[in-house]
Amino acid sequence: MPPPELTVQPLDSGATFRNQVYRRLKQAIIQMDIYDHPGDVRLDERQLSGLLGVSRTPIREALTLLEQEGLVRLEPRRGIYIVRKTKTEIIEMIIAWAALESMATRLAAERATAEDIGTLWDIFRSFEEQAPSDNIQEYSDANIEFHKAIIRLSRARILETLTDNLFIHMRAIRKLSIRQDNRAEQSMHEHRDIIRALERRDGELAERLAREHTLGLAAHVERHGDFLDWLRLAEVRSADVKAAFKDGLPLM
Amino acid sequence: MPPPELTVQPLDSGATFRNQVYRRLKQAIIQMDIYDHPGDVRLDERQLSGLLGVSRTPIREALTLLEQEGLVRLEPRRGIYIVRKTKTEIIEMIIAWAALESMATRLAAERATAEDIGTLWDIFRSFEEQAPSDNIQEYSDANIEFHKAIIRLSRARILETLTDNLFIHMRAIRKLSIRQDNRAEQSMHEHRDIIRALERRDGELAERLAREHTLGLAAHVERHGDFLDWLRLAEVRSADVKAAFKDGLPLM
DNA sequence: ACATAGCATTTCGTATACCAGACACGCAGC
DNA sequence: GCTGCGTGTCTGGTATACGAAATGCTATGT
Repeated sequence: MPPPELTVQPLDSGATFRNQVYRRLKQAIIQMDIYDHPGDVRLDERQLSGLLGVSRTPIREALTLLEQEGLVRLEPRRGIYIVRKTKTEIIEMIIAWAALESMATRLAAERATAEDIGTLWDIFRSFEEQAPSDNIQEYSDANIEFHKAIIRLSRARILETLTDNLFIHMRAIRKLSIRQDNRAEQSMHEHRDIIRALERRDGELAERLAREHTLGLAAHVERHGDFLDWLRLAEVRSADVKAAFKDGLPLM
Repeated sequence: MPPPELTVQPLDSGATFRNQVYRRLKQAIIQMDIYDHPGDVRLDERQLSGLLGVSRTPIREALTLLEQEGLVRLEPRRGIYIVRKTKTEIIEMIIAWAALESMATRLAAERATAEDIGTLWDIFRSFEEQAPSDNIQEYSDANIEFHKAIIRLSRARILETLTDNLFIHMRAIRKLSIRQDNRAEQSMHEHRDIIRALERRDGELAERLAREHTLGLAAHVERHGDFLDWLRLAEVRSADVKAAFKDGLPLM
């Protein structure tokens, strides 16, 4: 009989102020949905310092991290601004995502257990129940969750890390509702086909389907994502943007 | 006659101490070839502070960046260590690289001009002249340069950024010489085929070739990259490692 | 009224001082 | 000889103070 394994927690490590601030700010930035409001959003170190109850030092280090992730932009002696990605950047990110996820899907076809693949069906069903028209937020989250699940099955940490960073910025197109031309339904069918290919262990096919699925989104944004660049113009009045949205702008 | 354009430099922006330190340290870490020496390499904030002539603050911020890039590891109240990637991590990185580059190659087939593709031949030729056995360093650099060139042709900045970060860590396997089983020659043939596919604008084929080429490297490391994990054990004496290298260890 | 020079303010960048955890060493007790 | 405890030192984490650049305001002169 082997001796009982003693596994202990790493204790805290990582609970430093810097990391706490980093997580908080990241979450806050993601939640605040900058893409709903035109005009630049500016952060103030001192204000944050008072707000979070820590000195500027850990805050600056956290902001340094967020800058590298592309969430904020530090302009010396000018201010710290939350970054808004351009349409082109978003499309490039989706393309990179497509590359990484299709590779992950190929790996998943080799490595995932049958049980693992079963969990995809669970996610798929819960996804199916969502009415995409209302609750875009939850629909989008569930969608991302599905993709994350597949990538997890690849058992390649790097792919997870890299795509996670990309997914963060996908909040920009969350509003690209599926209403338009049955994108929701088609998307669902494609998800289903991918799972089936995985079940058949057809890595080649699964990879191709995953790539085409995500590249499809890229093309969709290419066609209907112009609003992303409008928002960059601070001159645009909020009302104008809202009107444009009401016109039934697409999305994901 | 149009008025003379007045274009001024952004002046300094980015010349902050933090960024300078960041670049210096990054360069230093990459150059020092940690994979040649077993045992952990530790950095000392105060020492660096004296060495570079700036205070600890910008140094810490630079180190924060390097940590996120995976070059160093900050252990609270323990020390700062240069990170050595494990064999598994290296392989995962190569896989991610394969994913991104194959996608880039597909894009290049659509977007690159004939002239652009011509430059690939230039790189290819200068690469061909290198004797891989001696001068592993330069051979490896030229190899990376070729891949970077292709990715550049995709005109997708994100792909460049992401792969650049991955390439940094490829220095770990630089020593995996090509001597073994004609890898150098085969690699060259594959490069040539990729360029030809690009010339024919066969994106599908170019993508596949690029992927298989790089995944081939991953498989190669899988077979011959065990030394990467040996190095992590500080107990291993340097002499032992060097002996192992002399045995004709593979690489890239 | 308007342009401008000077000053005050704001904001980030950097330096410095202090804090607390982790380790190493040495001594005491068994 | 081993174990446990305590102290001193080293190290990174945090707070605070200072500095310089950019901006905005105001007063002044025309």
